[in-house]
Amino acid sequence: MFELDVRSRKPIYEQLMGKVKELILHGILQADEQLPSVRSLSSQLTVNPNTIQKAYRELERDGYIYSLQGKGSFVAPVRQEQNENQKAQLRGELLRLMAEAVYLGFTVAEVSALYHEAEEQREKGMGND
Amino acid sequence: MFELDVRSRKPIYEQLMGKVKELILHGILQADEQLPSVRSLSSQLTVNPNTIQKAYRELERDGYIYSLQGKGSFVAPVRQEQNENQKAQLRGELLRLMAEAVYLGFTVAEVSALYHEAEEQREKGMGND
DNA sequence: TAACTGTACTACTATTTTTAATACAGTCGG
DNA sequence: CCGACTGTATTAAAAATAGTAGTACAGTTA
Repeated sequence: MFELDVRSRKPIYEQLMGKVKELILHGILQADEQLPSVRSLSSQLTVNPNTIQKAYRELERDGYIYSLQGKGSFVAPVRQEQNENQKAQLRGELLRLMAEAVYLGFTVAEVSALYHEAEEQREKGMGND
Repeated sequence: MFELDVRSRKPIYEQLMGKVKELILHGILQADEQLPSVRSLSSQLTVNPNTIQKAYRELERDGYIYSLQGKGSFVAPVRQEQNENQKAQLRGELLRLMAEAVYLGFTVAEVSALYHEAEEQREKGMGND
């Protein structure tokens, strides 16, 4: 399900977070869908269970998944009301990148195009049920 | 000129990179303007010269400044033709954040508003000559 | 030549990441 | 209730990476 590069300078748990997050953002993994267990992923990727757990713990802290003891880890549904923290943080990151975009000569149209590109990728992903 | 927080968990050289980059992006530091020398900044901030140099080296790698041995370090002008690498990389980062924005329910209008916010901050900075 | 500039190299220290070995606790099917 | 699965916590150690320091070298300019 996931493929990692053990010789990358990026930590394994960060790589895993990225992969999971990407699948969620793109709609491949859907709300309340169950993720591989800590131990199964651990043996499948031949990394220590603690490394998997660290990735899952941080994904949970960031609001992308939730874990139930004894049951498993699942994709968190988007709570329009609650995730103001996530939105505020993303707004900050976006503003920083926008300053860079303006500096490098991106137009607002180009930026909007990127938004729509992301939108389409998501719709495509959600189609495969 | 720069103020750093030595007790931050963020490395000093990254903090410095951020400060310099911000001043450049916001138009406070302009093209070909000379930056403080490695050693003067080093003594001013009471950090090792290598730390400053590391920040400068990475800023140069990223295309934000250029250094001439024996002369100094300067703000790199934006070369519309040449910096396709920078633009391509930024496009990738933006696309990734856009996926997150779409997921969290940002509209294209909100995203555009952030672009214009960055634009205004820049104009404000360039006014102070 | 003197005093400035950036650069390179090596080495030590600190921090982060990963692994390991256990142990505990909740869920579920037979 | 038992066995096999889930997640969680703790402690320790090893390994890898990152950060900093000290020193020496090299180009520029007045």
